[in-house]
Amino acid sequence: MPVSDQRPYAALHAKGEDRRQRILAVAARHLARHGWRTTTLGQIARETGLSTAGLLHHFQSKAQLLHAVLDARDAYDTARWDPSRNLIEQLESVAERFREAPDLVGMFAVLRMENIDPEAPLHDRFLARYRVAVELVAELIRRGQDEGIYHPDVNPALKAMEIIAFFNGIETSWLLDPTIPLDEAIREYTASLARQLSLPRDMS
Amino acid sequence: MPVSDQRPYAALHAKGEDRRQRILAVAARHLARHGWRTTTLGQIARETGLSTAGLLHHFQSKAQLLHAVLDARDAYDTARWDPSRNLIEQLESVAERFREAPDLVGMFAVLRMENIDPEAPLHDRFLARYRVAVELVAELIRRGQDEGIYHPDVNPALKAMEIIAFFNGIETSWLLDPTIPLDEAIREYTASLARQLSLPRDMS
DNA sequence: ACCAACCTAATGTACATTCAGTAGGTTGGT
DNA sequence: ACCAACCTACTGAATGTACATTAGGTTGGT
Repeated sequence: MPVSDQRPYAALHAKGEDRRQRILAVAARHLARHGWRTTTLGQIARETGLSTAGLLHHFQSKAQLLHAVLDARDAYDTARWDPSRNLIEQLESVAERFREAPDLVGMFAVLRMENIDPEAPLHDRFLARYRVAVELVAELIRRGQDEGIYHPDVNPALKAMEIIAFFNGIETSWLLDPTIPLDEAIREYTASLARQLSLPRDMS
Repeated sequence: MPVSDQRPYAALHAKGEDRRQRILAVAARHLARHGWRTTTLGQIARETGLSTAGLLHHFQSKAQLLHAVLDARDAYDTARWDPSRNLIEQLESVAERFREAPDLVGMFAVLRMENIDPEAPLHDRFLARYRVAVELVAELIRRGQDEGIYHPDVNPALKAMEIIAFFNGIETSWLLDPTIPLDEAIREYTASLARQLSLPRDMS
């Protein structure tokens, strides 16, 4: 059970649970735009139609609210992970996710940057997550190689790092400049990736 | 002349100028780790051996100090841009820069994230810089195509976006986890990039 | 009657910025 | 060589503001 579920009441009351969800959504949006430090409880509260104290009835502290939003993103990702898909299919679904839940996606990217310092409260959480992501992608590459459909010369760990880097990077670009052709950029990349992976490279 | 050069005195006094430079270096390191909001003038001042008020003698406000550090990074980048190099050479020099001035590089990435919001004070500066970077890379690709050494099928604008995304992304990964093999990852990427660009693609 | 769901009004803290002052250096006139 | 006027380079102590958090209530559903 995630830390953030330590609320003082059971979720029996529909109204409270509803409000809780609204708070989470508003918080995600604000965190995506302003990050953790700059976002104030007052802003989130006002936008949810509450006083600051009212908000703190649902989440005992700002820190706990943060964890709750992160747990929501984790849950979202877990729900959307389909192990039966291959690498390329998996990657192509990322673009959908960008559009489906831009706040959750953006929030994650912003908070990751805010927690780069080893002393930062969420540093370990983001570091662990990064490594899991790389390992997951590397594993998909290895699977393809074992099945004989991907080129064996590719270094799975290195290529996985590259893939994660591209997606984090294009995400950043898109957050900064939402007018860029996100879909095309992703398709272009996955296409050239598929080319690298699938065939013996006779050139160079 | 950059905004941040509007200091109240000419730079005739060596001691003051020296202190100024030290403040900038300390500030860059702090900004790279903690970002703008979380960094306090007190921290920078203490580490430079000054009181907060003493620091504000050199830079009239926190905002002006920020701009001064950014100007320093711009100057650094401009000094290192060599238009005679081709795309791949240019990209390979990025890794050097990571190691040569990690604080400046990291600071930039952190601040970019902090200014994703269109209302953020530095948003326009970072957006403009992003677009220039993409255009610069796209132009290098076009040049290679015109010279007949790069494959004409590659869409320069799209590929440039991808390249920028990869570098921003691998930078983020490296900041989060300095143990990753940065050089190898970059070499791996530039190598496969060179392969894509240089030869007719007969496969698929 | 009880408890979730709020509220208003403190409280305390962390900052950036301002203020008034001190010490030492530089400069131009004599 | 001297000195008055004016700098730069600071300092410690306010000042003001923006928050997070707490305390102590009220209300309405069950």
